[in-house]
Amino acid sequence: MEQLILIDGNSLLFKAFYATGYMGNYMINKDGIPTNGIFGFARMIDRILADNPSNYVLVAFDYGKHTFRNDLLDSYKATRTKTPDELIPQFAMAREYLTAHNIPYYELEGYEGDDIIGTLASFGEAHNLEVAIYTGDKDAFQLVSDKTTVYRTVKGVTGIDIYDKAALKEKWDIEPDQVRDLLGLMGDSADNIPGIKGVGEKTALKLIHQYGSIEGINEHKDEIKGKLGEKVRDGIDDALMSKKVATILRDIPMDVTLDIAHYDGFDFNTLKAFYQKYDMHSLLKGLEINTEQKEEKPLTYDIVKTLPSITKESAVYVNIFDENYHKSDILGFGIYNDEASYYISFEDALKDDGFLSYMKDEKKKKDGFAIKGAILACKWHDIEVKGYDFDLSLATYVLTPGIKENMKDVSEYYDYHGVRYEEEVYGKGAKRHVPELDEVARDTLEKAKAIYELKDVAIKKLKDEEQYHLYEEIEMPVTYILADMEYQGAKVDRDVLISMDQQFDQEIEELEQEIYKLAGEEFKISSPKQLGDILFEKLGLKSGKKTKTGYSTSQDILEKISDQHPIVPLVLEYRQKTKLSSTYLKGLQEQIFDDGKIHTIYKQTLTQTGRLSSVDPNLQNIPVRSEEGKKIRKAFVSEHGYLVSFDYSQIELRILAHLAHVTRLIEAFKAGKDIHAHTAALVFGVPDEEVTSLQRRQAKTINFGIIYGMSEFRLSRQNNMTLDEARLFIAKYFETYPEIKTYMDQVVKDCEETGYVSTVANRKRYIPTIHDKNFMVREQAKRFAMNAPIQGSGADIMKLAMIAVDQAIKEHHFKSKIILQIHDELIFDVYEDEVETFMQVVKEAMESCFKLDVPLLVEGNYARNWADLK
DNA sequence: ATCGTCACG
DNA sequence: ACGTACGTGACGATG
Repeated sequence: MEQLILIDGNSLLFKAFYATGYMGNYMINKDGIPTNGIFGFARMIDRILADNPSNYVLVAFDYGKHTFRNDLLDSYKATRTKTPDELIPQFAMAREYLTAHNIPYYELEGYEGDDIIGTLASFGEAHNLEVAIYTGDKDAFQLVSDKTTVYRTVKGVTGIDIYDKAALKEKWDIEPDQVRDLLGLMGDSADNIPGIKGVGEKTALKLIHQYGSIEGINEHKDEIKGKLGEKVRDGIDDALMSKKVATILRDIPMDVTLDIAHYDGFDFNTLKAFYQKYDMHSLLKGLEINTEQKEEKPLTYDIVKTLPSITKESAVYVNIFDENYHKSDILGFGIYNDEASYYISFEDALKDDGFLSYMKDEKKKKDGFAIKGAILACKWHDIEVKGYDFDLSLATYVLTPGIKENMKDVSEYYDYHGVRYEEEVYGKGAKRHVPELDEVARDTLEKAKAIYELKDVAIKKLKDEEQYHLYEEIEMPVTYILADMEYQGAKVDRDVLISMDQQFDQEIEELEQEIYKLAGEEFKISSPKQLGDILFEKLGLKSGKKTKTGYSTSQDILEKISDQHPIVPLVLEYRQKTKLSSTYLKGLQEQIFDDGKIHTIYKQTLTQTGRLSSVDPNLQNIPVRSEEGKKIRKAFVSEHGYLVSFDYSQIELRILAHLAHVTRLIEAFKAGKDIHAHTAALVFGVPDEEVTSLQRRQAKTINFGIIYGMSEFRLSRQNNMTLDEARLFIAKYFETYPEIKTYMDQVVKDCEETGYVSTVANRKRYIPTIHDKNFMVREQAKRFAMNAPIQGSGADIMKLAMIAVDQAIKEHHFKSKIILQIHDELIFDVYEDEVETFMQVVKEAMESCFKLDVPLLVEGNYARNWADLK
């Protein structure tokens, strides 16, 4: 269906003005003309048109001070503060902008923009158009219908709320027509419409739900009891009149034809001249980038055996076949810029000196996607790569960490459609295969082209969002450091794993037999279903049944019933041993490369918070908590002397203290106190040295819980308290650290307004479900909002630490290397003769890489293997 | 492919 | 009145 876009010019301009000109900081162009309102206005309209290509667009303005509404209500808009002097000239500029953009606008003496929009919306609906109304006022909600949607700007010019019939139903449970009744009852202080005194949104909705309309209320006004009845009877005439004032006219005297809204695009140079005249450089740049992108060229490419000379910065896409780039074949390479487009197969590339020297030439700048994998895949095949200075995958992850890692979804984020999903080209699962040469070449060049086309858009967006620093100064350097760590690898003593494994297999076998004996039959112990049947049916143990599919047999359930039957502790032991055996003893052995090392892959664009994750294998979850599991760490040994570890002490609590300005926490950290014991002392009102170990444990639980947004329920369970005790405990905790409550409330509020939360390095996490209608989903969103700035800032600081340490290692010419990162801990392989200075230098680098209001404390150790660290 | 479970920070 | 802590990855069982 064709779309008719109707925009409330006055409303948008006012919003834009106040959103960008707060506290008197007006943007001024070189002639001293304030341009902040028009800037936001233009940005918004550019955005609307970019998102909704349509041939029918019209901007409506108010005209004249006097309308029929003033006749109905003398005081209409009487309390409005005078339009600021800085805004007045911008009304004319708005019209000038629209003219330069070829966008039609309309105004009519004696009517407001709303009435023009109402009239055109009716016309559009009658002509079977889909109507989209953009405004900042809620009056327009009355125009919503099956064909008409209202897009309301919120939070200045960046956010938009969508209102259709379902949204009105959900928000207020009313029909569009009843919006007038709602406004009539509530009144509107901005327009000085009285409504009924003492009736706000909640009461108004109650009345509407009961009587349908103001007229309906009028008929039944004598039935309404109590104080509300009095208010209604006093105010009903005002309400009836207010409703008329709030009613948007839908048939004002204007010659309506589709022609008056006809829009068929803008002339590049005219619009450019306008932006230049008013010094709107960022809009100009956006215009240039967008127009360039629209003239998308069809993809052509040459399949070559030797690479011709490349003179310009180019996108270089390395087509890696397997997920694991440490072991993968490379199919070929795509090199693309606006005058070159080549595919060269891996076999040809290896023989081509021109290609090889191009790849290792640092001065030949290259743009890529997931360059860590590209560089390492090449390195394993003895192809040296230098000169990558842009990574579309990393850039997009910084902009929106929720993005999937594949290139199709990334390019769709920028509305670029020239890339296909991996499985469309190569198939998935068992059907995965290498298609014919031309198909591989096409896929490779599609991707190279996308990188090339999207680079500038991504960089501009990063700058607009003030995230360029995070991308360029943090994520990019880290990607190179990770590449080194992965290639370096972690040395493993296979014999340790083998001998442990043999012992475990024997113990598991014995446990199995004992369990069968106690159960009276053989069954698959590792099947939760079969185990559940045995424990809870056959043996009749008491269950806290949980899962959808049957009984829960999870650890915490089994621990609760472990004294009910001797089989239960055996099952727990069996679980632990089989877990250690299958995941670590056997699993890790399969991952050892011929060089005797494990080369993990750090995913840098996966988590929602900015942390890394480690796969193939995961070296961030090697056992440590149980003594038995910890022995696995004996297999991780130093290659050149010692393993050294440094970990941040209490980094997340320190970050919380900093972000929330928690005076007493900050003091405690500065004084180097045991933070959990000190918290217990404050909460329980005893001197530090009299805190019992139970009190300390309870304080520790809440200190951690607070970081996750823990509930009273969870705390009571965790600490074996009643719910009331937990409530009291939390209340005392917030009394002790009052700033934490203020901070958490503020974070949630900010998230509700902006849709995201951010970290110390301006990493953002978007949480759209903060407005979800489902209570549970919304509560979860709040916990995300409270946790993400803390966990994410921790991730930021660790990345800065890695950069600082890397720098220090280079400056001191250490031969030692970073091997592993485990969220708040770094592990190094250190040469024997370097250990002493290394320990000092790294500690200093990690503690000084970021300044918080509390000190960062780093604890270091060294040993011959990982188990003996700490 | 999905679930339940359990390893880590 | 709804359910109950944040972020991950890997394994075996099962459909």
